[in-house]
Amino acid sequence: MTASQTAPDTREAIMEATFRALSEHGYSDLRVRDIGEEFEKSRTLIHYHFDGKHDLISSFLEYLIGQYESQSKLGDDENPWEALDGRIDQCLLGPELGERFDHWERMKVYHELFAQAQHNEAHREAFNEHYEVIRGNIEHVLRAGIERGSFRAVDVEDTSQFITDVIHAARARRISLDHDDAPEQAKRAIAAFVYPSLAPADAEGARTRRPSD
Amino acid sequence: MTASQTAPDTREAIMEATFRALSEHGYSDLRVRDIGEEFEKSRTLIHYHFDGKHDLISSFLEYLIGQYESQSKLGDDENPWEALDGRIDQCLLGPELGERFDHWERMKVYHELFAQAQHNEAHREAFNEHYEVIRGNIEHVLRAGIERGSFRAVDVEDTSQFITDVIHAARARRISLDHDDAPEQAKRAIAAFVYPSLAPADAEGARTRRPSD
DNA sequence: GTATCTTTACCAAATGGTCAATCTTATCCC
DNA sequence: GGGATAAGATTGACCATTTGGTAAAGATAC
Repeated sequence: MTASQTAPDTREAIMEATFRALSEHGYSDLRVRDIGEEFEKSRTLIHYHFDGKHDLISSFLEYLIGQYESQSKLGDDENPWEALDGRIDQCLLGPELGERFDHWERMKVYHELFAQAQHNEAHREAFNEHYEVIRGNIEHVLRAGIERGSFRAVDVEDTSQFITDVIHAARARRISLDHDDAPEQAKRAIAAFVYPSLAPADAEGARTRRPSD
Repeated sequence: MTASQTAPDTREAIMEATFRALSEHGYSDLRVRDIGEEFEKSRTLIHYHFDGKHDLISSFLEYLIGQYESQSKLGDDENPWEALDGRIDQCLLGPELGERFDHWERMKVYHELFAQAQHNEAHREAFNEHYEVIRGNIEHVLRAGIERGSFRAVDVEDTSQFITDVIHAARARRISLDHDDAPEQAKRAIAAFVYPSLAPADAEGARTRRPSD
């Protein structure tokens, strides 16, 4: 980060311009000029606020991940099945429909930078941390559900990892292959393949058990 | 394709040089010059055999996918459980260890171009076709197993799709996040979450049922 | 000799980045 | 309060280098 205590709005505006440019041109064809065009002020101002393209992209990654994580705070005092569904929906469909129309635009950019991470140690680390947060969120929901007796005592690590993987695959498929129904398919698949192992056999758990769909 | 009936070795050499360059520099930093450096002959020869960078990359994608698909022919007269395991292993670990040491190098390049597909209609189509082949292979194995009575009569489309997704997620995780154990985890997860729904309850199927691991 | 293949020298455009000049804003002294 | 002043923010002109691509001259095989 090239910090600049004053004018944080400008930095933020540059971040948003970067998002738009990245969204439109893709990472490999991203020129600083493209960002400049999405930015109301002068292009060279970018160079004043960031130490070159590399620093800009790194900062943007932090910004993108930070945004994603700050939006993914959910209350967890609900019915465990609903909590789990909620988390999965949020990952697959975005936050409460309506608020953010650009959820998939963000996802596209995220996904592209994610693939790019194989060539950048620092980015890889950032994504690893973030990935662990997402998986941890799901693990948390599972753990809470098990404590309540709504879920069977499965291996929360394996299960959360698996769900996270499926979510990521569906997103990748939707984005790279244009499979618009991939998220819905993934939801159904998780319900079909994962939920059974979560559902307890006893009546106690069945009481808070969600209807199959 | 910019066809050239003669000198197909040169074209192939360029494809391999492209692979190496892509592997080393990544798509976004790939210069025609980098390919030239991996290529024994002159750099400009590339421009003689291909109509510019774009055509070169497109041809390379065909080449890469073609290679992948030609290597993935397996006999299917084995035990269905072994056939399924074999297919999954092949996707996750590569063909019989030893032969191709660069399996993951190829995968990395594949994965990167895959992410890139969101920006290129033609590439997206190529990947869609290829994706369908991979999924179709698994569907085929499932269908054969069901006919033999080794598998329960599950929805082969949903199940194959799901397995394919999990495989892709594990590869992505291994490549982008450096999770070396992702493929093994995915194998275990498929065994834990998918195999149960495949295993028939009756003794007939159990006879050819694989031991859990 | 001629058609395919290969190389060398070269180029125009694109691109990340700099620099000095200008505009804004906060600070200080009276 | 008001003007001098310094510090930060912003701009437009400019540049060195990189990069994809070309044209014409050599090879090489048939």
